[in-house]
Amino acid sequence: MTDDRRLTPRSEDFAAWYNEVVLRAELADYSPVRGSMVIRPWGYGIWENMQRALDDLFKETGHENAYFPLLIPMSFIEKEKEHVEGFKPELAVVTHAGGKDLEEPLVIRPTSETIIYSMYSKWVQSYRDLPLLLNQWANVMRWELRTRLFLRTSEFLWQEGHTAHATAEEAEEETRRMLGVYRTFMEEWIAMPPLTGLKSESEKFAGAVRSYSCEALMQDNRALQAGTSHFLGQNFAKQFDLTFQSEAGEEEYAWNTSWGVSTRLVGGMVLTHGDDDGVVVPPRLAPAQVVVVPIARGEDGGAVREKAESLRLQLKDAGVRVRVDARDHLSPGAKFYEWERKGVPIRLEVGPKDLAKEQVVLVNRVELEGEKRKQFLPEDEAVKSLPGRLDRLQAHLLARAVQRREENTRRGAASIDELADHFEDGAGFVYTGWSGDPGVEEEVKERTKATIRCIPDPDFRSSTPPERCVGGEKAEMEVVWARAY
RNA sequence: CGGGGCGUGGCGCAGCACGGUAGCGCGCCUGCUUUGGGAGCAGGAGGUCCCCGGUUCGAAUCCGGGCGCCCCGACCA
Repeated sequence: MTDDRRLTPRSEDFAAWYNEVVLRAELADYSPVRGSMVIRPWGYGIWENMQRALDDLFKETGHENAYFPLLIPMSFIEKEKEHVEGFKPELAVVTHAGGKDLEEPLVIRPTSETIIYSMYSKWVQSYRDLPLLLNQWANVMRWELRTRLFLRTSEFLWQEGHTAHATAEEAEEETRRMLGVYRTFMEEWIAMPPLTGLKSESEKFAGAVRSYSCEALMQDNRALQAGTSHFLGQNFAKQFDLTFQSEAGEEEYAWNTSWGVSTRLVGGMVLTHGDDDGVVVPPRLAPAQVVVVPIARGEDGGAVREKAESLRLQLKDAGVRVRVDARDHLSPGAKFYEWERKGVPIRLEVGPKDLAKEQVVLVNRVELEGEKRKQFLPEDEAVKSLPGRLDRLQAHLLARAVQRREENTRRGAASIDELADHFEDGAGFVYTGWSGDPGVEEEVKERTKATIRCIPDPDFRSSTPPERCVGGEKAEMEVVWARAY
Protein backbone atom coordinates (compact mmCIF):
# COMPACT_ATOMS: atom_id res chain seq x y z
CA MET A 1 0.00 0.00 0.00
CA THR A 2 1.48 3.30 -1.02
CA ASP A 3 0.71 6.38 1.00
CA ASP A 4 -1.82 8.08 -1.24
CA ARG A 5 -1.56 11.26 0.77
CA ARG A 6 1.81 11.84 -0.87
CA LEU A 7 2.33 12.86 -4.46
CA THR A 8 4.23 10.69 -6.90
CA PRO A 9 7.76 12.16 -6.76
CA ARG A 10 8.85 14.11 -9.84
CA SER A 11 11.87 11.87 -10.27
CA GLU A 12 9.69 8.79 -10.47
CA ASP A 13 7.10 9.93 -13.00
CA PHE A 14 7.02 13.60 -13.90
CA ALA A 15 3.79 13.42 -15.90
CA ALA A 16 1.98 11.62 -13.10
CA TRP A 17 3.30 14.17 -10.60
CA TYR A 18 1.95 17.03 -12.71
CA ASN A 19 -1.53 15.56 -12.97
CA GLU A 20 -1.69 14.76 -9.29
CA VAL A 21 -0.42 18.11 -8.15
CA VAL A 22 -2.92 20.03 -10.28
CA LEU A 23 -5.82 17.93 -9.01
CA ARG A 24 -4.75 17.73 -5.38
CA ALA A 25 -3.79 21.38 -5.05
CA GLU A 26 -7.34 21.99 -6.28
CA LEU A 27 -6.18 24.12 -9.17
CA ALA A 28 -8.49 22.31 -11.59
CA ASP A 29 -10.55 19.20 -12.17
CA TYR A 30 -11.64 17.20 -15.20
CA SER A 31 -15.02 18.10 -16.62
CA PRO A 32 -17.47 15.58 -18.11
CA VAL A 33 -16.38 16.53 -21.62
CA ARG A 34 -13.15 14.98 -22.75
CA GLY A 35 -10.28 17.40 -22.95
CA SER A 36 -11.98 20.20 -21.08
CA MET A 37 -11.42 21.25 -17.52
CA VAL A 38 -12.93 23.13 -14.63
CA ILE A 39 -10.68 25.77 -13.08
CA ARG A 40 -11.26 25.70 -9.33
CA PRO A 41 -11.07 28.76 -7.04
CA TRP A 42 -7.42 28.35 -6.10
CA GLY A 43 -6.38 27.98 -9.74
CA TYR A 44 -8.71 30.71 -10.89
CA GLY A 45 -7.41 33.03 -8.18
CA ILE A 46 -3.92 32.61 -9.61
CA TRP A 47 -5.25 33.32 -13.10
CA GLU A 48 -7.07 36.42 -11.82
CA ASN A 49 -3.82 37.76 -10.41
CA MET A 50 -2.12 37.10 -13.74
CA GLN A 51 -4.96 38.86 -15.53
CA ARG A 52 -4.80 41.88 -13.28
CA ALA A 53 -1.06 42.30 -13.74
CA LEU A 54 -1.19 41.80 -17.50
CA ASP A 55 -4.20 44.03 -17.89
CA ASP A 56 -2.37 46.84 -16.10
CA LEU A 57 0.62 46.36 -18.40
CA PHE A 58 -1.62 46.44 -21.47
CA LYS A 59 -3.31 49.63 -20.30
CA GLU A 60 0.08 51.23 -19.58
CA THR A 61 1.09 50.52 -23.16
CA GLY A 62 -2.02 52.22 -24.51
CA HIS A 63 -4.46 49.37 -25.07
CA GLU A 64 -8.16 49.15 -24.29
CA ASN A 65 -10.32 46.11 -23.72
CA ALA A 66 -13.26 45.11 -25.86
CA TYR A 67 -15.20 41.95 -26.45
CA PHE A 68 -15.86 40.18 -29.73
CA PRO A 69 -18.31 37.30 -30.16
CA LEU A 70 -17.71 33.60 -29.69
CA LEU A 71 -19.26 32.57 -33.00
CA ILE A 72 -17.55 33.34 -36.26
CA PRO A 73 -18.95 32.68 -39.74
CA MET A 74 -17.11 29.81 -41.38
CA SER A 75 -16.51 31.97 -44.44
CA PHE A 76 -14.46 34.40 -42.33
CA ILE A 77 -12.06 31.71 -41.17
CA GLU A 78 -11.70 30.51 -44.75
CA LYS A 79 -10.63 33.89 -46.09
CA GLU A 80 -6.97 33.81 -45.13
CA LYS A 81 -5.46 30.76 -46.80
CA GLU A 82 -2.68 29.86 -44.36
CA HIS A 83 -4.90 30.71 -41.43
CA VAL A 84 -7.60 28.23 -42.40
CA GLU A 85 -5.00 25.57 -43.19
CA GLY A 86 -3.55 26.01 -39.72
CA PHE A 87 -6.81 25.80 -37.85
CA LYS A 88 -9.08 23.58 -39.90
CA PRO A 89 -8.29 20.33 -38.04
CA GLU A 90 -9.09 21.82 -34.68
CA LEU A 91 -12.27 23.74 -35.38
CA ALA A 92 -15.49 23.06 -33.50
CA VAL A 93 -18.40 24.07 -35.69
CA VAL A 94 -22.03 24.85 -34.90
CA THR A 95 -24.19 23.52 -37.72
CA HIS A 96 -27.53 23.32 -36.01
CA ALA A 97 -29.40 25.80 -33.84
CA GLY A 98 -32.95 26.77 -33.00
CA GLY A 99 -34.07 23.36 -34.18
CA LYS A 100 -32.82 23.88 -37.74
CA ASP A 101 -29.69 23.47 -39.80
CA LEU A 102 -27.87 26.78 -40.13
CA GLU A 103 -27.44 28.25 -43.59
CA GLU A 104 -23.83 28.96 -42.86
CA PRO A 105 -21.91 26.96 -40.24
CA LEU A 106 -20.56 29.00 -37.32
CA VAL A 107 -17.13 28.33 -35.95
CA ILE A 108 -16.50 28.53 -32.22
CA ARG A 109 -13.53 30.92 -32.21
CA PRO A 110 -10.12 29.23 -32.15
CA THR A 111 -8.73 32.82 -32.22
CA SER A 112 -10.35 36.05 -33.34
CA GLU A 113 -8.26 37.63 -36.09
CA THR A 114 -10.96 37.26 -38.70
CA ILE A 115 -13.90 38.68 -36.77
CA ILE A 116 -11.80 41.46 -35.30
CA TYR A 117 -10.20 42.68 -38.53
CA SER A 118 -13.56 42.52 -40.28
CA MET A 119 -14.85 44.92 -37.63
CA TYR A 120 -11.75 47.09 -37.81
CA SER A 121 -12.37 47.56 -41.52
CA LYS A 122 -15.66 49.18 -40.58
CA TRP A 123 -14.13 51.44 -37.93
CA VAL A 124 -10.99 52.59 -39.67
CA GLN A 125 -11.16 55.11 -42.50
CA SER A 126 -8.32 57.50 -41.95
CA TYR A 127 -4.77 57.37 -40.67
CA ARG A 128 -6.25 59.45 -37.85
CA ASP A 129 -8.09 56.31 -36.67
CA LEU A 130 -4.77 54.52 -36.23
CA PRO A 131 -3.22 52.96 -34.34
CA LEU A 132 -6.14 50.93 -33.09
CA LEU A 133 -5.00 49.06 -29.99
CA LEU A 134 -7.50 46.59 -28.53
CA ASN A 135 -7.31 43.55 -26.34
CA GLN A 136 -9.91 41.02 -25.33
CA TRP A 137 -10.12 38.51 -22.50
CA ALA A 138 -11.97 35.47 -23.77
CA ASN A 139 -12.28 31.75 -24.04
CA VAL A 140 -11.33 29.97 -27.25
CA MET A 141 -11.72 26.44 -28.51
CA ARG A 142 -9.33 24.23 -30.41
CA TRP A 143 -10.37 20.62 -30.69
CA GLU A 144 -7.34 18.76 -29.35
CA LEU A 145 -6.72 15.04 -29.65
CA ARG A 146 -4.27 14.88 -26.80
CA THR A 147 -4.95 17.07 -23.80
CA ARG A 148 -3.35 17.98 -20.48
CA LEU A 149 -4.72 20.11 -17.67
CA PHE A 150 -3.84 23.78 -18.30
CA LEU A 151 -1.17 22.93 -20.89
CA ARG A 152 -3.49 21.78 -23.62
CA THR A 153 -7.25 21.66 -23.31
CA SER A 154 -9.90 22.09 -25.97
CA GLU A 155 -11.29 25.19 -24.34
CA PHE A 156 -8.96 27.61 -22.64
CA LEU A 157 -8.95 31.18 -21.36
CA TRP A 158 -6.62 33.76 -22.77
CA GLN A 159 -6.20 37.32 -23.88
CA GLU A 160 -5.68 38.29 -27.47
CA GLY A 161 -4.42 41.71 -28.43
CA HIS A 162 -5.15 42.91 -31.94
CA THR A 163 -3.76 46.11 -33.31
CA ALA A 164 -3.84 48.02 -36.57
CA HIS A 165 -1.15 50.47 -37.65
CA ALA A 166 -0.41 52.80 -40.52
CA THR A 167 3.07 51.47 -41.20
CA ALA A 168 4.91 48.16 -41.12
CA GLU A 169 7.58 49.66 -38.87
CA GLU A 170 5.04 50.72 -36.29
CA ALA A 171 3.36 47.30 -36.32
CA GLU A 172 6.70 45.54 -36.01
CA GLU A 173 7.55 47.79 -33.08
CA GLU A 174 4.25 46.89 -31.41
CA THR A 175 4.90 43.19 -31.95
CA ARG A 176 8.26 43.52 -30.25
CA ARG A 177 6.92 45.74 -27.48
CA MET A 178 4.29 43.22 -26.46
CA LEU A 179 6.78 40.37 -26.55
CA GLY A 180 8.77 42.46 -24.09
CA VAL A 181 5.71 42.99 -21.92
CA TYR A 182 5.23 39.24 -21.78
CA ARG A 183 8.86 38.69 -20.89
CA THR A 184 8.68 41.22 -18.07
CA PHE A 185 5.45 39.72 -16.79
CA MET A 186 6.82 36.18 -16.82
CA GLU A 187 9.99 37.19 -15.04
CA GLU A 188 8.52 39.53 -12.47
CA TRP A 189 5.24 37.82 -11.65
CA ILE A 190 5.56 34.15 -12.52
CA ALA A 191 9.31 34.09 -11.80
CA MET A 192 9.51 32.03 -14.98
CA PRO A 193 12.34 33.44 -17.09
CA PRO A 194 11.63 32.96 -20.78
CA LEU A 195 13.90 32.91 -23.74
CA THR A 196 12.55 35.23 -26.41
CA GLY A 197 13.05 35.15 -30.12
CA LEU A 198 11.72 34.66 -33.62
CA LYS A 199 9.89 31.51 -34.67
CA SER A 200 11.13 29.55 -37.64
CA GLU A 201 8.92 29.45 -40.71
CA SER A 202 7.59 26.00 -39.82
CA GLU A 203 6.66 26.99 -36.27
CA LYS A 204 5.07 30.37 -36.86
CA PHE A 205 1.40 31.23 -36.41
CA ALA A 206 -0.84 30.35 -39.34
CA GLY A 207 -1.44 33.62 -41.13
CA ALA A 208 1.44 35.61 -39.65
CA VAL A 209 4.40 37.07 -41.51
CA ARG A 210 6.60 36.62 -38.45
CA SER A 211 5.96 35.14 -35.02
CA TYR A 212 7.92 35.79 -31.85
CA SER A 213 7.60 33.72 -28.73
CA CYS A 214 8.54 33.35 -25.10
CA GLU A 215 9.94 29.90 -24.42
CA ALA A 216 10.38 28.78 -20.83
CA LEU A 217 12.28 25.72 -19.70
CA MET A 218 10.33 23.45 -17.37
CA GLN A 219 11.76 21.21 -14.65
CA ASP A 220 11.67 18.15 -16.90
CA ASN A 221 13.80 20.10 -19.38
CA ARG A 222 11.05 20.48 -21.92
CA ALA A 223 10.29 23.90 -23.33
CA LEU A 224 6.91 25.52 -22.94
CA GLN A 225 5.77 28.08 -25.47
CA ALA A 226 4.36 30.51 -22.97
CA GLY A 227 3.38 33.48 -25.08
CA THR A 228 3.41 34.61 -28.70
CA SER A 229 3.41 37.90 -30.53
CA HIS A 230 2.77 38.04 -34.25
CA PHE A 231 3.51 40.52 -36.99
CA LEU A 232 0.64 39.85 -39.36
CA GLY A 233 1.74 42.21 -42.11
CA GLN A 234 -1.23 43.04 -44.36
CA ASN A 235 -2.41 39.45 -44.69
CA PHE A 236 -5.66 39.93 -42.83
CA ALA A 237 -6.09 43.58 -43.85
CA LYS A 238 -6.17 42.48 -47.48
CA GLN A 239 -8.70 39.71 -46.87
CA PHE A 240 -11.01 41.90 -44.79
CA ASP A 241 -10.51 45.13 -46.65
CA LEU A 242 -8.99 46.94 -43.71
CA THR A 243 -7.89 50.09 -45.46
CA PHE A 244 -7.30 53.72 -44.52
CA GLN A 245 -6.57 56.94 -46.27
CA SER A 246 -3.04 58.09 -45.58
CA GLU A 247 -1.85 61.61 -44.90
CA ALA A 248 -0.91 61.81 -48.56
CA GLY A 249 -4.48 60.88 -49.51
CA GLU A 250 -3.66 57.38 -50.74
CA GLU A 251 -5.75 54.35 -49.83
CA GLU A 252 -3.56 51.82 -48.04
CA TYR A 253 -3.95 48.53 -46.25
CA ALA A 254 -3.34 48.66 -42.50
CA TRP A 255 -0.64 46.62 -40.79
CA ASN A 256 -1.68 44.28 -37.99
CA THR A 257 -0.32 42.54 -34.94
CA SER A 258 -1.77 39.98 -32.58
CA TRP A 259 -0.43 38.60 -29.33
CA GLY A 260 -1.66 36.27 -26.63
CA VAL A 261 -1.05 34.37 -23.45
CA SER A 262 -3.36 31.83 -21.90
CA THR A 263 -4.19 29.80 -18.81
CA ARG A 264 -1.31 27.65 -19.99
CA LEU A 265 0.77 30.04 -17.89
CA VAL A 266 -0.74 28.45 -14.79
CA GLY A 267 0.64 25.12 -15.97
CA GLY A 268 3.98 26.79 -16.62
CA MET A 269 4.04 28.11 -13.08
CA VAL A 270 3.40 24.61 -11.70
CA LEU A 271 6.05 23.04 -13.94
CA THR A 272 8.58 25.75 -13.08
CA HIS A 273 8.30 25.92 -9.30
CA GLY A 274 6.37 22.88 -8.04
CA ASP A 275 8.07 20.28 -5.86
CA ASP A 276 7.26 16.88 -4.39
CA ASP A 277 5.20 18.52 -1.66
CA GLY A 278 2.97 20.35 -4.11
CA VAL A 279 2.60 23.58 -6.02
CA VAL A 280 4.74 26.60 -5.20
CA VAL A 281 2.95 29.85 -6.02
CA PRO A 282 5.15 32.94 -6.40
CA PRO A 283 4.01 35.57 -3.87
CA ARG A 284 2.88 38.07 -6.49
CA LEU A 285 0.45 35.51 -7.91
CA ALA A 286 -0.70 33.85 -4.72
CA PRO A 287 -4.40 34.32 -3.90
CA ALA A 288 -3.25 34.02 -0.29
CA GLN A 289 0.33 35.07 0.34
CA VAL A 290 0.17 34.16 4.01
CA VAL A 291 -2.01 31.66 5.80
CA VAL A 292 -2.36 31.93 9.56
CA VAL A 293 -3.00 28.61 11.30
CA PRO A 294 -4.25 29.02 14.85
CA ILE A 295 -3.46 26.14 17.18
CA ALA A 296 -6.48 26.69 19.32
CA ARG A 297 -5.98 24.26 22.15
CA GLY A 298 -7.99 23.92 25.35
CA GLU A 299 -8.61 26.99 27.45
CA ASP A 300 -6.39 29.26 25.36
CA GLY A 301 -8.44 28.59 22.22
CA GLY A 302 -10.31 31.87 22.34
CA ALA A 303 -7.20 33.95 22.91
CA VAL A 304 -5.35 32.13 20.13
CA ARG A 305 -8.17 32.76 17.67
CA GLU A 306 -8.21 36.43 18.61
CA LYS A 307 -4.46 36.62 18.03
CA ALA A 308 -4.85 34.99 14.62
CA GLU A 309 -7.49 37.51 13.66
CA SER A 310 -5.32 40.36 14.91
CA LEU A 311 -2.43 39.09 12.79
CA ARG A 312 -4.72 38.96 9.79
CA LEU A 313 -5.76 42.59 10.24
CA GLN A 314 -2.20 43.79 10.75
CA LEU A 315 -0.99 41.98 7.65
CA LYS A 316 -3.92 43.19 5.60
CA ASP A 317 -3.01 46.75 6.57
CA ALA A 318 0.54 46.03 5.47
CA GLY A 319 -0.81 45.15 2.03
CA VAL A 320 -0.41 41.40 2.35
CA ARG A 321 -3.05 38.98 1.05
CA VAL A 322 -3.71 36.87 4.10
CA ARG A 323 -6.26 34.38 5.32
CA VAL A 324 -6.82 32.61 8.62
CA ASP A 325 -7.55 28.90 8.51
CA ALA A 326 -9.99 28.68 11.40
CA ARG A 327 -11.51 25.35 10.45
CA ASP A 328 -12.13 23.44 13.64
CA HIS A 329 -12.42 19.90 12.36
CA LEU A 330 -8.88 19.62 11.00
CA SER A 331 -5.72 19.20 13.03
CA PRO A 332 -2.97 21.76 12.55
CA GLY A 333 -0.82 19.18 10.78
CA ALA A 334 -3.51 18.49 8.22
CA LYS A 335 -3.75 22.21 7.48
CA PHE A 336 0.02 22.51 7.12
CA TYR A 337 0.08 19.80 4.46
CA GLU A 338 -2.89 21.23 2.65
CA TRP A 339 -1.50 24.75 2.33
CA GLU A 340 1.91 23.43 1.37
CA ARG A 341 0.27 21.40 -1.38
CA LYS A 342 -1.49 24.54 -2.58
CA GLY A 343 1.74 26.50 -2.48
CA VAL A 344 0.96 29.35 -0.10
CA PRO A 345 4.30 31.20 0.19
CA ILE A 346 4.39 31.76 3.93
CA ARG A 347 2.60 30.16 6.87
CA LEU A 348 2.28 31.64 10.33
CA GLU A 349 1.44 29.41 13.27
CA VAL A 350 0.19 30.82 16.51
CA GLY A 351 -0.59 28.72 19.58
CA PRO A 352 -0.81 28.93 23.36
CA LYS A 353 2.96 28.75 23.80
CA ASP A 354 3.41 31.71 21.50
CA LEU A 355 0.86 33.90 23.23
CA ALA A 356 2.89 34.19 26.40
CA LYS A 357 6.09 34.96 24.51
CA GLU A 358 4.36 37.32 22.06
CA GLN A 359 5.88 35.36 19.22
CA VAL A 360 4.73 33.55 16.10
CA VAL A 361 6.12 30.64 14.11
CA LEU A 362 6.94 31.38 10.48
CA VAL A 363 7.48 28.77 7.77
CA ASN A 364 8.54 29.55 4.22
CA ARG A 365 7.13 27.28 1.48
CA VAL A 366 10.49 26.64 -0.14
CA GLU A 367 12.37 25.90 3.07
CA LEU A 368 10.41 22.98 4.45
CA GLU A 369 13.42 20.82 5.16
CA GLY A 370 16.05 21.11 7.84
CA GLU A 371 16.49 22.67 11.27
CA LYS A 372 15.69 26.21 10.29
CA ARG A 373 12.35 25.52 8.66
CA LYS A 374 10.43 26.90 11.60
CA GLN A 375 11.43 30.38 12.66
CA PHE A 376 10.29 31.74 16.00
CA LEU A 377 9.87 35.48 15.70
CA PRO A 378 8.52 38.27 17.87
CA GLU A 379 5.06 39.06 16.60
CA ASP A 380 5.68 42.64 15.55
CA GLU A 381 8.90 41.72 13.82
CA ALA A 382 7.17 38.95 11.89
CA VAL A 383 4.44 41.32 10.75
CA LYS A 384 6.83 44.07 9.83
CA SER A 385 9.17 41.80 7.92
CA LEU A 386 6.54 40.00 5.91
CA PRO A 387 6.32 42.20 2.82
CA GLY A 388 10.09 42.00 2.53
CA ARG A 389 10.10 38.25 3.02
CA LEU A 390 7.56 37.86 0.24
CA ASP A 391 9.68 40.02 -2.05
CA ARG A 392 12.78 37.98 -1.27
CA LEU A 393 10.94 34.73 -1.90
CA GLN A 394 9.73 36.08 -5.23
CA ALA A 395 13.30 37.02 -6.15
CA HIS A 396 14.62 33.68 -4.95
CA LEU A 397 12.20 31.77 -7.18
CA LEU A 398 13.28 33.75 -10.22
CA ALA A 399 16.98 33.33 -9.45
CA ARG A 400 16.52 29.61 -8.92
CA ALA A 401 14.67 29.28 -12.22
CA VAL A 402 17.31 31.29 -14.10
CA GLN A 403 20.01 29.11 -12.61
CA ARG A 404 18.20 25.93 -13.59
CA ARG A 405 17.76 27.21 -17.13
CA GLU A 406 21.47 28.05 -17.42
CA GLU A 407 22.55 24.72 -15.97
CA ASN A 408 20.45 22.92 -18.53
CA THR A 409 21.52 24.98 -21.52
CA ARG A 410 24.25 23.73 -23.90
CA ARG A 411 25.95 25.85 -26.49
CA GLY A 412 27.36 24.51 -29.70
CA ALA A 413 27.06 21.31 -31.68
CA ALA A 414 28.93 20.69 -34.89
CA SER A 415 26.59 18.02 -36.19
CA ILE A 416 23.19 16.50 -35.70
CA ASP A 417 24.92 13.64 -33.88
CA GLU A 418 26.38 16.04 -31.34
CA LEU A 419 23.05 17.76 -30.98
CA ALA A 420 21.43 14.39 -30.31
CA ASP A 421 24.13 13.63 -27.73
CA HIS A 422 23.24 16.77 -25.82
CA PHE A 423 19.64 15.64 -25.59
CA GLU A 424 20.72 12.13 -24.62
CA ASP A 425 22.61 13.79 -21.77
CA GLY A 426 19.39 15.40 -20.65
CA ALA A 427 19.95 18.92 -21.96
CA GLY A 428 17.09 21.41 -22.04
CA PHE A 429 17.98 24.19 -24.46
CA VAL A 430 20.70 23.58 -27.03
CA TYR A 431 22.13 26.46 -29.08
CA THR A 432 23.55 25.76 -32.52
CA GLY A 433 24.07 27.37 -35.88
CA TRP A 434 21.47 26.93 -38.60
CA SER A 435 21.52 27.51 -42.31
CA GLY A 436 17.80 28.23 -42.49
CA ASP A 437 17.21 24.96 -44.36
CA PRO A 438 13.89 23.40 -43.28
CA GLY A 439 15.31 20.01 -44.25
CA VAL A 440 17.82 20.22 -41.42
CA GLU A 441 15.04 21.18 -39.02
CA GLU A 442 13.03 18.17 -40.12
CA GLU A 443 15.99 15.81 -39.81
CA VAL A 444 16.81 17.01 -36.30
CA LYS A 445 13.20 16.58 -35.30
CA GLU A 446 13.18 13.00 -36.50
CA ARG A 447 16.46 12.18 -34.80
CA THR A 448 15.94 13.94 -31.48
CA LYS A 449 12.27 14.97 -31.22
CA ALA A 450 13.57 18.46 -30.60
CA THR A 451 12.40 21.43 -32.62
CA ILE A 452 13.67 24.95 -33.14
CA ARG A 453 12.08 26.92 -30.34
CA CYS A 454 13.30 30.22 -31.66
CA ILE A 455 16.02 32.27 -33.24
CA PRO A 456 17.02 34.01 -30.02
CA ASP A 457 16.88 37.74 -29.44
CA PRO A 458 20.21 39.58 -28.88
CA ASP A 459 19.84 39.28 -25.07
CA PHE A 460 20.08 35.52 -25.34
CA ARG A 461 22.57 34.97 -28.14
CA SER A 462 25.94 33.33 -27.61
CA SER A 463 28.86 35.73 -27.32
CA THR A 464 30.45 34.33 -30.48
CA PRO A 465 28.02 33.47 -33.24
CA PRO A 466 28.24 29.88 -34.52
CA GLU A 467 29.90 29.47 -37.90
CA ARG A 468 28.49 26.15 -38.99
CA CYS A 469 24.98 24.81 -39.16
CA VAL A 470 24.37 21.42 -37.51
CA GLY A 471 23.62 20.18 -40.99
CA GLY A 472 27.20 21.09 -42.04
CA GLU A 473 26.49 24.16 -44.17
CA LYS A 474 27.45 27.70 -43.31
CA ALA A 475 25.37 29.03 -40.42
CA GLU A 476 23.11 31.94 -41.27
CA MET A 477 21.86 32.34 -37.71
CA GLU A 478 21.88 30.90 -34.23
CA VAL A 479 18.88 28.85 -33.09
CA VAL A 480 17.75 27.19 -29.87
CA TRP A 481 16.51 23.62 -29.92
CA ALA A 482 14.41 21.86 -27.29
CA ARG A 483 11.84 19.17 -26.85
CA ALA A 484 8.61 21.08 -26.48
CA TYR A 485 5.32 20.63 -24.67
C1' C B 1 -6.10 8.73 -35.28
C1' G B 2 -3.09 4.03 -33.58
C1' G B 3 -1.32 1.32 -28.77
C1' G B 4 -2.19 0.44 -23.47
C1' G B 5 -5.05 0.88 -18.94
C1' C B 6 -9.42 1.66 -16.28
C1' G B 7 -14.93 1.97 -15.37
C1' U B 8 -17.82 -1.15 -8.24
C1' G B 9 -20.98 4.48 -2.23
C1' G B 10 -17.90 11.40 -2.71
C1' C B 11 -12.40 9.69 -3.59
C1' G B 12 -8.82 5.48 -3.92
C1' C B 13 -9.35 0.41 -4.51
C1' A B 14 -10.51 -5.21 -3.51
C1' G B 15 -13.94 -8.82 -5.23
C1' C B 16 -14.25 -11.22 -11.22
C1' A B 17 -9.81 -17.07 -13.71
C1' C B 18 -13.92 -20.72 -9.97
C1' G B 19 -21.60 -17.09 -10.88
C1' G B 20 -24.76 -17.66 -4.93
C1' U B 21 -26.51 -11.90 0.99
C1' A B 22 -21.44 -6.09 -2.39
C1' G B 23 -16.64 -5.26 0.83
C1' C B 24 -12.08 -2.31 2.61
C1' G B 25 -9.38 2.44 3.45
C1' C B 26 -10.10 7.58 3.29
C1' G B 27 -13.90 11.13 3.28
C1' C B 28 -19.05 12.45 5.08
C1' C B 29 -23.02 12.88 9.40
C1' U B 30 -23.99 12.70 15.09
C1' G B 31 -21.91 12.65 20.03
C1' C B 32 -17.86 12.93 23.41
C1' U B 33 -12.65 13.59 24.01
C1' U B 34 -8.93 16.32 21.18
C1' U B 35 -5.60 20.21 18.42
C1' G B 36 2.55 22.52 17.94
C1' G B 37 3.28 17.84 11.17
C1' G B 38 -2.10 14.12 7.90
C1' A B 39 -6.51 13.15 15.78
C1' G B 40 -9.11 9.07 18.92
C1' C B 41 -13.38 6.32 20.40
C1' A B 42 -18.57 5.11 19.69
C1' G B 43 -22.72 5.22 16.62
C1' G B 44 -24.58 6.24 11.55
C1' A B 45 -25.78 7.56 6.31
C1' G B 46 -24.55 6.51 1.54
C1' G B 47 -24.50 1.55 -4.27
C1' U B 48 -29.14 1.26 -11.29
C1' C B 49 -21.29 -2.66 -9.60
C1' C B 50 -20.64 2.49 -17.10
C1' C B 51 -24.88 1.17 -20.68
C1' C B 52 -27.70 -2.41 -23.77
C1' G B 53 -28.52 -7.36 -24.96
C1' G B 54 -27.55 -12.68 -24.12
C1' U B 55 -26.45 -17.39 -21.15
C1' U B 56 -28.33 -19.13 -16.28
C1' C B 57 -32.88 -20.94 -11.16
C1' G B 58 -29.40 -16.90 -10.10
C1' A B 59 -24.50 -12.23 -13.23
C1' A B 60 -20.21 -7.05 -10.45
C1' U B 61 -18.28 -11.97 -12.00
C1' C B 62 -19.40 -15.68 -18.15
C1' C B 63 -20.54 -14.18 -23.65
C1' G B 64 -21.68 -10.25 -27.54
C1' G B 65 -22.14 -5.20 -28.66
C1' G B 66 -21.72 -0.12 -27.33
C1' C B 67 -20.15 4.29 -24.45
C1' G B 68 -16.87 7.06 -21.48
C1' C B 69 -12.40 8.60 -19.19
C1' C B 70 -7.11 8.44 -18.28
C1' C B 71 -2.06 7.33 -19.97
C1' C B 72 1.73 6.57 -24.13
C1' G B 73 2.95 7.88 -29.66
C1' A B 74 1.61 11.12 -34.97
C1' C B 75 -0.77 17.19 -35.21
C1' C B 76 -0.87 21.84 -31.77
C1' A B 77 -1.83 28.65 -27.54
